[in-house]
Amino acid sequence: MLDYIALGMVLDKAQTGYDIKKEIEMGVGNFYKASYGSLYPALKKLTNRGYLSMIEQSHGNRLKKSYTATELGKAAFLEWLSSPFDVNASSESLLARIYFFGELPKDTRNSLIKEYESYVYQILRKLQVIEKQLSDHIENDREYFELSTLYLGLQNAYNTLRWFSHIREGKPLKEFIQK
Amino acid sequence: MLDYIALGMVLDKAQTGYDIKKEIEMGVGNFYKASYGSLYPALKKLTNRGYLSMIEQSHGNRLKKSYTATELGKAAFLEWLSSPFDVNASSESLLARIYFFGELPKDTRNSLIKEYESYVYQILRKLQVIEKQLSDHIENDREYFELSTLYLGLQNAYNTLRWFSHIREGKPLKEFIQK
DNA sequence: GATTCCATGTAAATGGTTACATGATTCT
DNA sequence: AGAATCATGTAACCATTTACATGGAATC
Repeated sequence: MLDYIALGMVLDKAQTGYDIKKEIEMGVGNFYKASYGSLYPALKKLTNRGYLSMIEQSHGNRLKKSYTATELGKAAFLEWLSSPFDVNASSESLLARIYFFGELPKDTRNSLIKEYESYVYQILRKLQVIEKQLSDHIENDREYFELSTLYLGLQNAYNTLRWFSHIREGKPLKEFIQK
Repeated sequence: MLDYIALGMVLDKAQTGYDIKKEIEMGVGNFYKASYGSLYPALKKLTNRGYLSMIEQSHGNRLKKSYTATELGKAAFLEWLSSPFDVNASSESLLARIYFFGELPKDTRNSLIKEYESYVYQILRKLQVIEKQLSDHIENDREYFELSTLYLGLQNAYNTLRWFSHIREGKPLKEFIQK
């Protein structure tokens, strides 16, 4: 996933590995972390394979490597971004894709969001089934806390569904928050 | 983390690897997945190190290995469960611990939950700072979708805080859900 | 002058997944 | 009879973290 996130962050501007790390923290850092130990080798690999172009500069006495996506890199990125929903994908990779959805035409991204929605809806129904099986006989603390994480999952599923329809309709983001 | 989850699931009852996998799916499957490729070697390792005891049985013609936590295993589990909050811990490991919080005395778990709360509160404030920096100049789709994931993170943080105080006070779980 | 930030990287270890391999039992 | 479920495990692979290693530039 790091490969695509890095690509997405140098689509239109050249950045150093250090810059990219910063932007990852600010942007997707909420749900995805990258260390230098994974980032620098990834940038090297992507450059070797022709997905990134690299320019080495000497700012003062210091060496700096700036990366930009090549046409090949952009194409690979957009293919990843618009590829159909994969059941085995992590929720982090879904969120990472949505982070970059501004790069996709409205109809493409909206039909992808609808795929995501129906998937989260399936998850929600599975959680509801488990909840029905277990919620009626909470007899001790152990059972209470075991079930508690299920309820957080249920609430997160409801929120995610609300969020999907919110962003699909392009509603103002501030209106999404419900305290 | 798998080690501790497996231990927690055989604290009071003997289970096979297959059973444990099932219980992981039903219980913490919401936020944590384990494959046999990680589970079976983990059970073997925990047995070799004395954290689990194993009984091999022949049910009909089929071999079955049932695992239970030893006293050593229980002690290690409880130490993990009650260990002070670690900033570098993933949210999954926090949730996994809470799943088993019924095993802890009320005051221990409540002070741990309060630690978790203040940590999530810090995350919330960080997200709010980023939001303030970025929310006023959404000029195109790219910026809209980039920010959208931040708002989901904000909403999740609010929910998690509400959830913490909910379970700390032992309120009925059904009352937690806000659609 | 010290601290923080900018900047790059490697090596070893960790913690898994995926695919493969096997076969009995139970349900329909 | 066939499908689904129960049941165990290995080997190769993968992505990533952690710790290490270095040093210049800017700020206080």
